[in-house]
Amino acid sequence: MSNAVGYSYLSTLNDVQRNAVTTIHGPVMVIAGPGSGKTRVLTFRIAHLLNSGAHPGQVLALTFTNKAAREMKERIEKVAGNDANKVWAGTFHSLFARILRAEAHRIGYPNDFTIYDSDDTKSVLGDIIKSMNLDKKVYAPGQVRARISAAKSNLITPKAYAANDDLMALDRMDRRPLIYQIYEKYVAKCLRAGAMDFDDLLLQMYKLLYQNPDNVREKYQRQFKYVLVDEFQDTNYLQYQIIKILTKYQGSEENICIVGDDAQSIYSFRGATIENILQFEHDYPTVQTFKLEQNYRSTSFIVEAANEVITNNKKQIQKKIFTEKGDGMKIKLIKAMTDTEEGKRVADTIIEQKNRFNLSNKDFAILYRTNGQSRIFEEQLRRYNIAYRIYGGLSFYSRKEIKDLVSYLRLVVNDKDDEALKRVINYPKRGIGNSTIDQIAQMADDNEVSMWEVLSRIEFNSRAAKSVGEFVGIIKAAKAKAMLSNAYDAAVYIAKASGILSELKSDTSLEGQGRIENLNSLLDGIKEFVEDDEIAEGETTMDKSLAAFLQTISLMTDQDNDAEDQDTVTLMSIHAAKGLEFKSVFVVGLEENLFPSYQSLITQDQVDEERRLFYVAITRAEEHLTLTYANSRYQFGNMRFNDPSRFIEEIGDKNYDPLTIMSNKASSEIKSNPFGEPKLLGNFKTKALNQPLPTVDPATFVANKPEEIKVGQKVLHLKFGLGEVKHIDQSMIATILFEQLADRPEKRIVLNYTKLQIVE
DNA sequence: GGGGGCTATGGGGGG
DNA sequence: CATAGCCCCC
Repeated sequence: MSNAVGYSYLSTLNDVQRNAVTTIHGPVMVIAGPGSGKTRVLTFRIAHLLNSGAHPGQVLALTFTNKAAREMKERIEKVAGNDANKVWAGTFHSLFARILRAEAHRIGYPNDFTIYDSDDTKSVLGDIIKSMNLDKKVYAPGQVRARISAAKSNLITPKAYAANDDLMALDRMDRRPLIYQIYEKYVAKCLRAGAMDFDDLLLQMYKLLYQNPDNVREKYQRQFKYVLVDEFQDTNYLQYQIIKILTKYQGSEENICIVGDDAQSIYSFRGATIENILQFEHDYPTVQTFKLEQNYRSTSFIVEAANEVITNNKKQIQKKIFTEKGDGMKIKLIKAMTDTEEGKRVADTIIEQKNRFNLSNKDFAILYRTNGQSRIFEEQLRRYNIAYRIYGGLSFYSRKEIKDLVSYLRLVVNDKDDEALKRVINYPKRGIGNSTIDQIAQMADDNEVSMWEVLSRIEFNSRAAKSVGEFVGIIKAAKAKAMLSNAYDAAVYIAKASGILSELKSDTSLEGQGRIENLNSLLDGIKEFVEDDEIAEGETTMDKSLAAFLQTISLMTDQDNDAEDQDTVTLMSIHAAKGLEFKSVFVVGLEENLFPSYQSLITQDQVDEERRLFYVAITRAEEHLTLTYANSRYQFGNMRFNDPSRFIEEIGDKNYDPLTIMSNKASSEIKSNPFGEPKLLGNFKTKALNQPLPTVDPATFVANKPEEIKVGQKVLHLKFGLGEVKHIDQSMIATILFEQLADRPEKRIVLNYTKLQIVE
């Protein structure tokens, strides 16, 4: 083994960093504060492994986000050159998906399995819940999904779930005692559809290694001699078990390096557990630990603020982050009356800072708690002609027109994919309605086959028979085409043959044109994929099939495309911003019920996690940090008043720009709610305070017949209160002015559907 | 049985 | 504000 000191890149590291990089034998744990050079340590470590004789294909580097993976790959390339793209660096989900695409047949799945996204999952669960005649309100698919996801993340099978007293008691308390049955049916249905959800990418990987068909476990244990895990604090139990199988076995060198920071643990909602860090020291007793405490990113007031905030969390690994970058600027606080004003003031401040500090757009980030907050900032930035880019939110691949074509592609690749089939069987409209679809689904269920099998085998007598035949023909032709050509040619064929293209072209509206553009950029993306000539490690042929393409896109979320080097302001959720840094950062929407989120206010643990999220947010800033909040904002369609976030106080006055405190923080002590009513505590059903719900007593309410309603009458509506009928058109649609509705008093009411009581 | 239009409902973060 | 569900009409 070569002597590390000879490598020039090592001289750019501090002592602790260097030790973390050069300790390449045995388990290593790096506790890395924000801005402490964590990514440098990881990438230099990989470079160092390669320089010390490791083959790039032996290195497995696991991250959580595509962004982090991409950045890591780029940086490895800088240090290690071309070998970089042979390193197995990527997200847990994408790397495991890649392995499963080679191995899934060993555990009963097709190698061309479909990846179900959360919409698919919810739709499957919805069907199951319906078929069991359960109430969709009680068994909300989203919540059922969360329970199942948690079970999978903790390696609890449906059987084990049913046998687990705690889980069952909890479900009984929630009046959802049958979740275990839904879970069981869901697993069976996915298997039958040849589909894996996001949790399955981990779970089936675990199964593959655990059940060890054809000694596949040894194969990967041997291959991945060096394992690195980024953001280890965000791993869940299942992920940790997989890591353990890969690195802890008879004769293992246990060359595993985990990097993490307990203070930045922000993913417990998807099962991440801080226990893993504690357990790690127990499972790998020879572990060598390195603490990176020097922050190279931010100036002093920012670092101090972060330190102060985090002391409010009792449970944490002791460390003191420090910086030598000087005091820098104090933190600004902006109080706005409304969410619109908040957007405007942020845009103003960006312009001001650009001029004063000679910054460009790309130096700025606006970070928010929920993606829904982005709209207002977009509008304001557009007004000032400031280029921006939004990450996350409704991603490209979740647009309707994209999902439609992708569903066709999915069905062509895997005809057992019932979710895809249901989406496209009657799109574009070809006369196959719900009852026919229900019938097919029922038959498929009864015979435990896929819907496609029902379609392609059974003659239909119904009116829809001809249309069904047509549909089957389209898909069969497309399947044949896909066998013979690459993904791009196949996709173009399907876009035409399915009728999607002509359907979209017939819509000449502005949105319609946008949809065609989107569809074209999907096709461009496929073309790019086909023409990309980079070959991944472990693959002997270039896989340009539709199946390969579908797999890559199903794991993408943010617009992962190009535009990296453009000069744009970044708008993203705080979760998405983890690991990134900007000269000037705005953390916006600092209000109780928003940040911390109203859903987090129930337990201390959840508030603590929100606080860690805040910690992550403010430590993204290098030189300028601005916190903003609004007295009132539109939330869920209503004006809401929230108090300033508790986090604002926790930073400590000495870190604030005193001018901004005087004008903002002090005045915020005046209660923001002009009505003096109790503040909204996390119940989104509560109506806005300046617009109290009209009270109509249902007990005394007597509805009149629709034909009795006449123009000019005063009428009562159960929800909207008192109104005056302004107009009734031929189709019995009445325009009624409801005096108690402040924002949009005029409503168009279909008389036949609505109960109205004539008052005078 | 299928299509269109209205209303009611629910609403976090990400792979 | 988007989607699901419902109702009427064809």
